[in-house]
Amino acid sequence: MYHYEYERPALATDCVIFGFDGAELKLLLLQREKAPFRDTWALPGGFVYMHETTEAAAKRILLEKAGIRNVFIEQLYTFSEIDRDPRERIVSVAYFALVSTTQFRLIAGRDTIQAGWHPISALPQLGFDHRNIVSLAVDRLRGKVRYQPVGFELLDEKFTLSQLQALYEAILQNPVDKRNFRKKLLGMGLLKQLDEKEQNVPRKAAFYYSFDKKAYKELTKKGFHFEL
Amino acid sequence: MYHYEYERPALATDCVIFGFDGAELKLLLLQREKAPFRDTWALPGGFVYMHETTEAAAKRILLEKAGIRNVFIEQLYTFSEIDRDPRERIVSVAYFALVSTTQFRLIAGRDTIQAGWHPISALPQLGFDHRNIVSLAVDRLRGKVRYQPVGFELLDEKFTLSQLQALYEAILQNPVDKRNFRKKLLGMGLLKQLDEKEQNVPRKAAFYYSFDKKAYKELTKKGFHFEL
DNA sequence: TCATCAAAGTGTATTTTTCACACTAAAATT
DNA sequence: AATTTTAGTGTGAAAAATACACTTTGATGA
Repeated sequence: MYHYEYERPALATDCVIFGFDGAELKLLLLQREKAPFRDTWALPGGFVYMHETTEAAAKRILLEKAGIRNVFIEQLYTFSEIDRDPRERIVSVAYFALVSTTQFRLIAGRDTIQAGWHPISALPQLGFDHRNIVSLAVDRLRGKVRYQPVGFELLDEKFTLSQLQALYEAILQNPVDKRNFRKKLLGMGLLKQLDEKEQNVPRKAAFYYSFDKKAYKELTKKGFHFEL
Repeated sequence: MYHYEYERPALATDCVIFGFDGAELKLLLLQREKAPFRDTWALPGGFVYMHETTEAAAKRILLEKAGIRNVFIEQLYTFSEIDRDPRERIVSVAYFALVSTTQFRLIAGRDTIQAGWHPISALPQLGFDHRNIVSLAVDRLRGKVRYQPVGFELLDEKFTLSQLQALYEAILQNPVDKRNFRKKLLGMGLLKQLDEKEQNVPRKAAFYYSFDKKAYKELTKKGFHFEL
């Protein structure tokens, strides 16, 4: 019958969690309480149990280690370099998640000194091969955001067009023309204008919008392709 | 110190190998000699050894099971459904490869009855969750081919513009205007026209071209983005 | 050798999309 | 009442995408 090697790599998952605070794209990192890489920042991660899929493991870790649940999550890449973990051979299936920073109060779970948001433009040193993982995740997000309406996952349920524009500018790292941006986005028919405006802002108050998932599904069925 | 579950999933890899015969997009499948799924067609696959990365394992399997070496290969996705293999828990890191069908004489490796190219429009029943894997690979190829010059990997070193066009039509499943296609492709400056034409064809002979990898790298550095 | 067949190769006009650009309106603050 | 700050809005020019048809060439076979 079948033969396989007696020894097996351990299987783990690491999560790249993106957030947006209105100005900058941020990453959720944990400061490690234990060796290896004690005191160093790293991605939330952990082993995949025998009875769960890698995606279930990633979701569990999001919750256990950062108190985050019910967010956009997608598989990123599987990292399998032999020495990526100094303890033993660990293959890691990395996921990335998109979160509204305002939506969760961060918790520091087991074995972590603190949890914190770090701007991707100024990350601390990271343990393991997490710099590589992050770098791939950022590339992927930059690519994805242009042809899939995932940016909304980083904002609150309701948002102004200016917030949305600031988000795209932060991710794509280049300025966007206000009028052209609004024309294109509104033209797609994916945004519902709400009967509600900003409150108590020292300027003209902007209307809130929300992303119309139903309309998106309908349009997609008809062959519509989102593209920024 | 660290604790992990005593039992670990086995780690394997499966390879989706695309080929193109001038008219249709094809998939390399192996007919299994042993249970489970005896006599059924399936993707070439195998376990990942303790001392090799998943990519190295995929390349080894390409060679051992199909006699294919030195081709374009890229990680596709990691499949981890609990029951995807009836024997035991096996997590599989899937890869996809692009091959010129004329370049290799297929071999049937250990435990396989035969190896064969199957048009993606008429695949046989597949074992395990390989139908899912293939389906994701096809989607990925369709997406990728539009914004990365990977199509060339499916053709011989030298090819005619008509062959290239036929390839894109086969992958994208829609007809392309000859003049516009040539205008765009040649305009990119990625194709070198060779001093050589087709021989013994019962019609006007077409020039051969080759993909200019060096030019592509140069252009990419300057911010060029391939897009069909 | 002449006619036939099949695909190679080539340019222009139209439509669509993208891009650049500047002022008035509204809400809070002083 | 004046100031500050961002919201909201349209047009014209440039670039890109699309639609479209005939002549050339090489082998085949009558």
